[in-house]
Amino acid sequence: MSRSQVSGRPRYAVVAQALTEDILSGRYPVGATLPSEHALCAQFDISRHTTREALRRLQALGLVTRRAGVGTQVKSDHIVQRYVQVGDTVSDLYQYAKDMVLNVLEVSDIKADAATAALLGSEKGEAWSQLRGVRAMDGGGVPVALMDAYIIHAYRGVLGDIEGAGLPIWSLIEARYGIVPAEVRQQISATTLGRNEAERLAAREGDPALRITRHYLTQALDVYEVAISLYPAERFTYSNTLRIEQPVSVS
Amino acid sequence: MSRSQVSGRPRYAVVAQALTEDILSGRYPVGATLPSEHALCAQFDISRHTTREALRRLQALGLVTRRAGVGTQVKSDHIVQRYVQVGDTVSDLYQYAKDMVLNVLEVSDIKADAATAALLGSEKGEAWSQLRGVRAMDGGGVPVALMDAYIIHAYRGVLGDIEGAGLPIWSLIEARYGIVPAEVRQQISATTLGRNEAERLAAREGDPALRITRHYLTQALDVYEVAISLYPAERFTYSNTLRIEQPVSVS
DNA sequence: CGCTATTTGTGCGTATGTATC
DNA sequence: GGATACATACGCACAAATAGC
Repeated sequence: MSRSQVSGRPRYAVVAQALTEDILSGRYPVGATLPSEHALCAQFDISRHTTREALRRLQALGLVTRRAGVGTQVKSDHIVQRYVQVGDTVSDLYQYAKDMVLNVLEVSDIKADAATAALLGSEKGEAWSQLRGVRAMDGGGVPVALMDAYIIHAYRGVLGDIEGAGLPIWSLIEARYGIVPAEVRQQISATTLGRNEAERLAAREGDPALRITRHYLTQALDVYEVAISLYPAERFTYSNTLRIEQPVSVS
Repeated sequence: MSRSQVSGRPRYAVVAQALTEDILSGRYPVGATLPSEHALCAQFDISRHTTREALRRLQALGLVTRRAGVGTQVKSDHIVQRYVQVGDTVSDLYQYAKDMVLNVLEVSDIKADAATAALLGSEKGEAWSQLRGVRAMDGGGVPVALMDAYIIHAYRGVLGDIEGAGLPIWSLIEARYGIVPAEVRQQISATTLGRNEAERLAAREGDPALRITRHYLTQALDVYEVAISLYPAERFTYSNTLRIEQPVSVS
């Protein structure tokens, strides 16, 4: 390192910073290919090792993707300040469901009509299985939530695993088919209980309730499970925590 | 690589996998120090480069930390499947608030009594400023939310910036004091509107509503702002998306 | 289709700097 | 100061993936 260490900072950091600025400023727009490692070595007069360390930083920042035979391409022109959800992650949902038991009330096979397809975010006419059930604390007693779940036909095999299982449906699908959700979309809204719902939840008609709809998507962003849960207000609060993810520094 | 490529997998991957299993199985418990790079080179008969690449993977998985002069220490004995919140991050809240205007109804300085301190997650007797307001779409018209905000005394200077600002309070604090939330805790529950609330929201008493409480915390995990918003059900749905963060594979 | 050129990936050797005990 | 461990940096060679002819 005695060779030409001028500034106090590592050379790969200097290079990473320079490239980052070039990307943020638009000199290398999204979609563009950065100079090859070889070219960068020449440009900055550094070894391939150092070049790669610099590019590794850009990769960690989510600015570029790298592929053998293709090159280093700009993926994003801004550094996302990433908030990582640390509470209520999917694994926490798992914890939560462990103390609950799902009692199945009704199962049926359906073909999605227009309204259902819109709800599920799928194609009209697709085959799904529908399940209605009640979640309650393990010991029994007061029901906590009413649940409406839709499972795409290919995974209907889990239906038999559900009754009494203290596990969320997506994890049953994972266990049986090895499918892990790549993305989970969640909508939360307030509503009031209708007569039927109140009855099944041992609550009063008109009571406020939280409706949580979750869409589980595959890597290809196809919806394969939808779960709609209805929680009487006093029995459930949704909470989560966002923590800023310290970005990998280029400097 | 012709030198001794037996399996189809990279050697660093084999080593990373082996070390990962040793950590997960408890052979290297949390807090323990892994063998030095030199020792691992000898143990697996690989070069220092390859060793470092393997350790880099463990680092990326959050399993170990590395420090010069100390060594490689086990930080965690389980791989967290990290879900990154891609929608409704703090920057999205910013977008959302841009189209809204906050009309201040009332401002007062308070000292937290026991109940308030519990709500705010702070010490009893601490000095806060309280603000009540209504959020409405820019053009005016129907109010969207009733808001109750608490700002710690040190940042009360932003109170003057709030009226009519199309910005969330935390961003006003950032602009004036340079404080960025390191963590945001959020609770969502369902409720019904009381008479006063309904009146100020131009809604009907007893209508369902979403109550969102957000605690904004500093790096030191001190609460410096709390915002409680009340949204009539039909005017607002909370939605977010969790995306799995592709973990760096060791295999 | 195979061939070639390009680009990144994997792997080794070596030397020196810096942090820690 | 000395010993140890990781960090930074140079060099080289070959493998694998990709694109284009």
